[in-house]
Amino acid sequence: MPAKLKLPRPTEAELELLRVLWERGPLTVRDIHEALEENPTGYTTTLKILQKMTDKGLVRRDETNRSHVYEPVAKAGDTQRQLVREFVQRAFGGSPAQLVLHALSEKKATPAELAEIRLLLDALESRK
Amino acid sequence: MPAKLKLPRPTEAELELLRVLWERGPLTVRDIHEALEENPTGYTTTLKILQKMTDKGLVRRDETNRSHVYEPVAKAGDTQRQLVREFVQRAFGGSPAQLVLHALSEKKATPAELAEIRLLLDALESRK
DNA sequence: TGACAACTACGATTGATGTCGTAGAAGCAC
DNA sequence: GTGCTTCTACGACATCAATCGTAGTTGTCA
Repeated sequence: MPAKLKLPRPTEAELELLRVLWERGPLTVRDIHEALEENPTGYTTTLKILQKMTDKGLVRRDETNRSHVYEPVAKAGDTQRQLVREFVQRAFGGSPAQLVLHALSEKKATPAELAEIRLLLDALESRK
Repeated sequence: MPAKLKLPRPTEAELELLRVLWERGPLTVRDIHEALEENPTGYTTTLKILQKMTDKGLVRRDETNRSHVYEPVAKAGDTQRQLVREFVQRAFGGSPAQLVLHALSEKKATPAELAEIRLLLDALESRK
C-alpha cells in the first residue's frame, strides 16, 4: 500500500494547472501553458510552477522525452474534498450546511445536479 | 445609498478575526485577541492585522475611547457568499453543485440543517 | 554541419502575509 | 507626581507566491 503522505494545499496558480491536468490527462508544459486562456502568463512561469509542484509532490513527471509529461498525483475528487474541508473550516467554522446553503443560493445548478443533490440528501437523512 | 465599493478578499488571518467579530459584535483588539484560542499569537500581531483591515476597508473602528472598537463593514453572509463564489470558481470551475456534493459528503450536518437544505432545494426546483 | 527552435534549470525580483519588538502616548494607583 | 500598565503606531523581518529573464542543452532540418 502506498504511503499516502499528506500533500500540501495547492496555491491558486497550482490549482489552475491541476484543473487542466484533471480535465485533459497527462500533458507537457507546453500543452498546459496553451490551455490557459485566462491569465496569460509567460511560458517559464508555468514551467516554474510545475517544477515546484513536482518538489511538493502535487504532480509527478515523466522525463523519458525531452518535453517532460506531467500528471496529478491525487485524483480531482480527493483534492477537492480536502479543499472543501479546509474551506468550510476557515469560512464557516466547520459547518458544511452553511456552505451548502450559500452555494445553492448561487442558483447556477442544473436540474440534473439538483436531483443528484436531492438523492444524496435522501441518503444522508435515511441513514439516521 | 452607500457606494458599496468592492472589498478585497480577506486573507486567512483576517477571516479568522472577522469570524470573531461576526459572532460577538464590535470588540476591542484585546477582546478579539483573547477570543483566539487557536493559533495563539502576539497581541501586536492581532493589532497589526486589524490596522491593515481598516486600511483595506474590511473593518471600521470607533476611536472614541483609547481602546479602539472594531466592527465588520460587511455582513457575514455577504462576505461568505463572495468567498463561496470565488472558491467555486477556483476549485470547481464554477459549478456550485459539485461543491455541494463534496460538502454534503462530509456528513456533519444536523437533521435541521439537512431539512433547511431540502427546503431551499424545493424552492429552486419549483421556481423552474 | 551549422543554425535555429524548443526545452529545462535556475536565479532575481516583486509584492503580500504574518510575525514581532520597540517607542511613545495615555490612563491608573498610590 | 511617579511609576506601572495598557494602548496604538510603526518599522523590521522571514516566508512564500508568482513572475520573468537568461543560460545552457538538446533536437531538427536544410
